[in-house]
Amino acid sequence: MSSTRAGKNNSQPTAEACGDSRESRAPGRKRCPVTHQCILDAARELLEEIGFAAMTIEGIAARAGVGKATIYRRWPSKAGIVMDAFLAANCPDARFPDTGSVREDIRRQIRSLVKVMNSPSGRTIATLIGGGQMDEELAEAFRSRYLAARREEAKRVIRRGVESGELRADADPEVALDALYGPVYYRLLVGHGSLTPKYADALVDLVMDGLAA
Amino acid sequence: MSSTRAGKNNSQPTAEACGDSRESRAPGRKRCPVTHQCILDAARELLEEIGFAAMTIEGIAARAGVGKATIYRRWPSKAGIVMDAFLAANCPDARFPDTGSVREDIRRQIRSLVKVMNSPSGRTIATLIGGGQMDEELAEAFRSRYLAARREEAKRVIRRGVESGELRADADPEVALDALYGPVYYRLLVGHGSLTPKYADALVDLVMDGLAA
Amino acid sequence: MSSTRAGKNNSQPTAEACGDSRESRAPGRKRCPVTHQCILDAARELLEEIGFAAMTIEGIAARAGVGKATIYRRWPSKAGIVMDAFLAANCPDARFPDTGSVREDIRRQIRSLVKVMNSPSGRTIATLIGGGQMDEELAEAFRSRYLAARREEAKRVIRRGVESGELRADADPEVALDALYGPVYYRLLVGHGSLTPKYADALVDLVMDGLAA
Amino acid sequence: MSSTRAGKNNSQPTAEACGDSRESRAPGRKRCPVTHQCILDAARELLEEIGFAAMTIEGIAARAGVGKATIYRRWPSKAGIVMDAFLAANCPDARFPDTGSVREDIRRQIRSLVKVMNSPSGRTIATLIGGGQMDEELAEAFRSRYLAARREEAKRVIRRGVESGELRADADPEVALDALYGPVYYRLLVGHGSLTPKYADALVDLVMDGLAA
DNA sequence: GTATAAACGAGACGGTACGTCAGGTCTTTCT
DNA sequence: AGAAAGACCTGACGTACCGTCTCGTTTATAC
Repeated sequence: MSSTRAGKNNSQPTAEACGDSRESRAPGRKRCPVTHQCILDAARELLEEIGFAAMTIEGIAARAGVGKATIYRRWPSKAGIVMDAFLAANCPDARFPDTGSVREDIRRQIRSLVKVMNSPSGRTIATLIGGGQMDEELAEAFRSRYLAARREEAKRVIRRGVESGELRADADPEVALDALYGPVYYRLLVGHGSLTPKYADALVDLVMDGLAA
Repeated sequence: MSSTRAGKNNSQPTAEACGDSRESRAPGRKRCPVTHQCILDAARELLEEIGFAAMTIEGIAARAGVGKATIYRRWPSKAGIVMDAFLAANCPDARFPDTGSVREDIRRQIRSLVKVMNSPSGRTIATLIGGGQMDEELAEAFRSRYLAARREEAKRVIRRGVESGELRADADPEVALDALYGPVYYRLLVGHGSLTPKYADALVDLVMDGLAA
Repeated sequence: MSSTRAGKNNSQPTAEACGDSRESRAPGRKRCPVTHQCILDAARELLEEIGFAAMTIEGIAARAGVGKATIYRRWPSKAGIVMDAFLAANCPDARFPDTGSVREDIRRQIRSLVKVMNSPSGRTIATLIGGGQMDEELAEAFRSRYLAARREEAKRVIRRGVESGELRADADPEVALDALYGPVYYRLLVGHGSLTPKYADALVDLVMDGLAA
Repeated sequence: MSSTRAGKNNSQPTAEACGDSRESRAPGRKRCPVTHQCILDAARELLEEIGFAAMTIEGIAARAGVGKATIYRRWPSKAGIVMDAFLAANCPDARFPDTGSVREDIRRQIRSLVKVMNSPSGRTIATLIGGGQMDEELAEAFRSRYLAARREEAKRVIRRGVESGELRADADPEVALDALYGPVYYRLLVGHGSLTPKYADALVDLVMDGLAA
């Protein structure tokens, strides 16, 4: 439990710069960034340990050593906290390789995705999508704050393949992406089969054959 | 609200045959099948109206006009009730056409699936898979009681295509199925794009091109 | 802490008669009288220990080993519980002596009242009247369930004195009672002077002189 | 609502005299007397509107347009504020008449007291005494800052009656005062009867008969 | 028939968590 | 240094459900 705090919050952030434009600024105590991080840490830990549904605000507050009201002041819903916690821990990622062969780039990307899906992060993603079924706010946050950038990056790769003539000219990138990613998420969420590198390869071969010029 | 009951349960099950082997049989009142149906109806309605997570056993009991204990006596968990309710309403389905062309059979099937996914049943399926992320029991029930038969049927079609030479001999039916169904479930669950007949066609064309001999 | 309970409530009240008229009876489990008593005991203890204002429903529930909802199901307010608790512990009381002399009867009664007011019961009464300033429900309960019977009894004594000629014929019993009891409650509540037997005697002498024929 | 302030406290005390001797003086901003009055006004209004128990420091601060800390800096407890607020509004009072007849002086005084008790001030007094049951500080403040002077004045009248021979020589002023005031406070606090001029007269007659020489 | 036994609607029960509110303290910025 | 604003931890509020447990009644065999 890395984020347990002693009790009293004597953090005193020691004058973090806050390069503020010289326009008054509202009075009042600032929100403590240490507290913020403690809450996110607690949320992430609980998400991995017991899952989205079993988490409680009370539990997050207790583990973070924080009052419930402090959480409610900062986030409107459990989904919000969890999304922030997930993103804070999973941002640095998504870089596509560029080997010259689009098929090879994508194979490596899907293999890497499969590996992530088998890690705790994968369970978290599944939990977030699951939670999104009853919480449109969470679903939207997941799409716009996690998925969008990754899809954009992947679409660029598909377009690169089309331009280089490696992929057929009439390929629809949206459909192509779904054909590649959809099956991985499908197995992640439904659990009817395992996510192995072999599966990644077979999937990529099948879809890329369909996409090839 | 079709299942609302007057209050008192005056069902008197009218001697349902139950062709049982003539070996003693325990005494005591039998479980009323009308009650059973009322609970399933109430559960299905609530599932569509407010979703799996927001449902409560208490709410189901109230709407069904039934005591909570009656529900706990019959099902061990919310997941169980909901799965039974879903299956009772969605069994008659899954028949594949047989047009002579496997690609055409599959196109029709995926189009039909897309249509289902856009109906309330689609939301229910999404809700069930979503609930399955925090309830392995529900996930397992969904796989074995809903999905398995459908995948088996679809696999038969793929194999038929392989045998007829329409599809390449080394095609892995499991991967093929995921490539076809995965993207549809992906869009259903993540909601980043709409499920249209056009999408179904583009998807089937892409995957079947990859599968073609 | 006399009322602490082991945990599970296995009381089973053993079929108390309930000589009920034969008119249906509401369904459902009956409210456990043991639980009832535990709550009252806890409330009375807390009232004496920390006072009405500092008491919390949560605290009562915890000490009684009872869920909060159980309390809210039975009483609408803290005042109600406390009043019931007070009455359950303080009912057997109020008997006036009958020495032949009304003045002597009253002296003994006021002396006895003064003694009560110096005991924990006195503090409880003060707390109840104090609480009644912000809770009309509590005030009304105190008047009708505690005070009324005592005043009625005392009024009877005054009337007896009038009839016997010991007291003047035009004495208003209500005013007489207030003149006797008011000062005692005044000191109890305001605390500007002590409540001693000597004070009781002086008070009774003064008022009875005013009342004498 | 006379004391509501726009929000920002732009009072700028306009050089209140503060005839201070020019001897050093502590540094820093002076406590704004306007702020002080705003808080007392807010407290008094709330006391009359919702009573002592329902009042909150937060509510007083909000209505006064003042920070909570400003209140905590000046008063140690809710009781303190309320007492100050009450006294600020109710000081000018207590003058006894002098008609030559002590009985008549007292009758007028009790009649006047009864009238006050029927006004909002009466409810406030009841509230203060009620609050004093759980807050000895408040009780003590009420006795020393409100009651003491009034009792002193009344005692003087009693003594005057003794000296003039109108009252019996062995009358104990403390008991006499309680016999006169006690019943009024009793009805005020318990509410079992109304406080009318007629009641005042009957009470004074009864007690003064007991006190008469 | 008459036990015996289970199912049933109702609802009490000890709990846990909800989201809100106020308490009293502390920090920040402005005056 | 005082004041307004507001973050912060604490803890109680009253409500909603949880899953279990009586209640008294209604059906069913089994003796």
